[in-house]
Amino acid sequence: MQSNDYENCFQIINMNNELDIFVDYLKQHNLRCTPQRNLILKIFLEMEGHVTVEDLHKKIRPEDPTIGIATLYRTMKLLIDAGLVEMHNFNDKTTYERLYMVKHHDHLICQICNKTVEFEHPLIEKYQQEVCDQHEFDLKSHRMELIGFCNECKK
Amino acid sequence: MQSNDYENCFQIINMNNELDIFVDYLKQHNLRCTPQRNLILKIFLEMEGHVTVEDLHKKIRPEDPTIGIATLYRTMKLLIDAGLVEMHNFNDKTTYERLYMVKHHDHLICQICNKTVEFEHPLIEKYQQEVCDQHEFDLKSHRMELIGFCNECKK
DNA sequence: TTATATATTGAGACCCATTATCAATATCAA
DNA sequence: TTGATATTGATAATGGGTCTCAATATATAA
Ligand SMILES: [Mn+2]
Ligand SMILES: [Mn+2]
Ligand SMILES: [Zn+2]
Ligand SMILES: [Zn+2]
Repeated sequence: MQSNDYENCFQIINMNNELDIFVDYLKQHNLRCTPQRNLILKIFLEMEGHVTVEDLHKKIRPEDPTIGIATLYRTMKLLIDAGLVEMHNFNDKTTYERLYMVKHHDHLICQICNKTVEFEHPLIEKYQQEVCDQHEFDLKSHRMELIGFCNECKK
Repeated sequence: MQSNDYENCFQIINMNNELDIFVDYLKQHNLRCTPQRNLILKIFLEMEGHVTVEDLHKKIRPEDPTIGIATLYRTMKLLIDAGLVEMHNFNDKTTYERLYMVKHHDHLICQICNKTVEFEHPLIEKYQQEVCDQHEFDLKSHRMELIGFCNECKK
């Protein structure tokens, strides 16, 4: 075990929640830890599911009415880069979803009522990797959305 | 075989190319067959792969410099509704791709150079249907994009 | 602590793909 | 040919997202 292994070890032990990871990410990239960034992450983590910037802005205003919309966009981008958040674009609407420590899943999307159902299918994931291997692609992420009518709307 | 089966049969026989389908779609929806719409479809079909509105506009100008950009957007939407075209949104760029009489495929997308590789995997398609069946979803379409580094860019 | 370099912020201007408006024109069925 | 109505292109408007910039906050070294 070499010195940077010790460091990695130390990091892993302490990286048991999103705030730690975010702070660590900021440090590693020579970015600064600010109350705005912390607050945005805190509020975001209190929200469930697929969150729009507008949702987030509304929820944050009571705690800090001065926070600017640009800072929201900037911070969400950082959270994505830090691997904590993923961005969706269902039905032409941008939403953000917690990613870290949450089981990966894909989405069924109803094109009538916009309801989404989350699922995961290990074999699909496996074959996705196979396809990438065949094409010598280094798979980093994927997007899979199954679009149709939900059980309510298909009636 | 009942009378509407005859009709269906008749339609299928005559729907052997995109123009016929488009004309039929227009008729069925009380929309009008115009030179602009026909030209847009014709030029689009002459183009390969993933086409942007800008590409299409450039290619059309020589044949009809008066055609408006709004008509392009409007017509592409009709072609999608007619089932002839599908819209993509890779790397935040909107493109259109021929759909009818072309084998279905999904995409590998390089996030460095934007190269796309087309593939299809019958088992993935099968499991997608299974997932939908389990959730009583009526699957109409899907989007699957595998994102990463292509063989060139991963070096 | 203080000083310094530099990263961050919020306001508002800006961008740009797409859509809405509207008066003139084209289509099509009668 | 006519008349109802769908379509068109020019252009204005929309809206999510980004950029700019001067004021401020943070981190680090002394
Ligand atoms: Mn989800
Ligand atoms: Mn393709
Ligand atoms: Zn539904
Ligand atoms: Zn590449």
